[in-house]
Amino acid sequence: MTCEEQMALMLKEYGHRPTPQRLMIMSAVRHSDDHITAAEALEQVQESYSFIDLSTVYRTLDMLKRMRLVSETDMGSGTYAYEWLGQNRHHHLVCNGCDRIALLDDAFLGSLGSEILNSHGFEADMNHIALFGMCRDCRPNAEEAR
Amino acid sequence: MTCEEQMALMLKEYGHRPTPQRLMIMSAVRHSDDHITAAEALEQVQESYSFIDLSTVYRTLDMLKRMRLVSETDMGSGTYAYEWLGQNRHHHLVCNGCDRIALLDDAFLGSLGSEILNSHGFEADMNHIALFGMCRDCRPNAEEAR
DNA sequence: TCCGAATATGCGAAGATTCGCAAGAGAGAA
DNA sequence: TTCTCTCTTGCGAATCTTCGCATATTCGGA
Repeated sequence: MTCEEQMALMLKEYGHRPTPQRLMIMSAVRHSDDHITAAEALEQVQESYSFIDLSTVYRTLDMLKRMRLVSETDMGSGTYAYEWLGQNRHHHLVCNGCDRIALLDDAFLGSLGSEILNSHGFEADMNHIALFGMCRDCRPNAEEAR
Repeated sequence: MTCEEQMALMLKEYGHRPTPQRLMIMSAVRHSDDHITAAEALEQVQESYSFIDLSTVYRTLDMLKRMRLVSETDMGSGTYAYEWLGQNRHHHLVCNGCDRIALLDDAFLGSLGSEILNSHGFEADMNHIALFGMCRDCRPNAEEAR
């Protein structure tokens, strides 16, 4: 089964239609090495289909986010970055000083999800959490509360 | 010491100037019962000083966020809500189904911060985390992957 | 294959937030 | 007090994201 067929199947399973636009957008995100913005995804899809609209990209990314296939990360300064969630579930440590992003293994959040479910009846989506703070390099000269 | 003097002092401690605009904005957030948006804060300040600009509100809120005096919560649909962080440090459980927000006691995240510091040298800001997911009421009829 | 209902898309416009810059206000030194 | 330097503000414009709607597409059933 090709990559594309696989993605079409995933969409159908969730009751979504596998339109060409969606498949192209999914492909762009999936084959991007790291985070990709909506504008970058648009640009990439436009190479093969120039009539695609930015709002379609946003809508598709939002759908994929709900399907837990991609993660959305607030990059600060009002832009979002999207990333394909493969098998390697992980979380992000976003440095307020240098904006660099480190990965945090899922193990750290391990039991938190079930604890919250038990106590609050709330099923937290622990798939892709972003924690903000200061990294090792920025901490010494911490003027974060500038 | 009045509430206002106290706030002026906090600003000075961080090397910020206690301008009238800032004090009014801080007061609006602090005395708001729950979350408040930038536009609402603007409106409130305008009652006593109508020349205030929205961008000043945003800039002040951003500063307060960095000072850890207010929290910023993504309310979905591209708007943010701000809340004064008193002594009661807590976190948020945001339901993807009904958008309601429940509070999560700080104890749940307890040791996570120090674990991350030890292993990654990253000082995570555990002051105000938002976890997304499905609440008890929405989970049964979960069409979240709509 | 054709039809009808539901879903998606493109487009234009609106909403929210951020940015750049020139003018204004605050803080400390003389 | 006055001078200067720096920090803030207001304004306008730009950017990113979302929304509404008419048109186009998809899918299942006849």
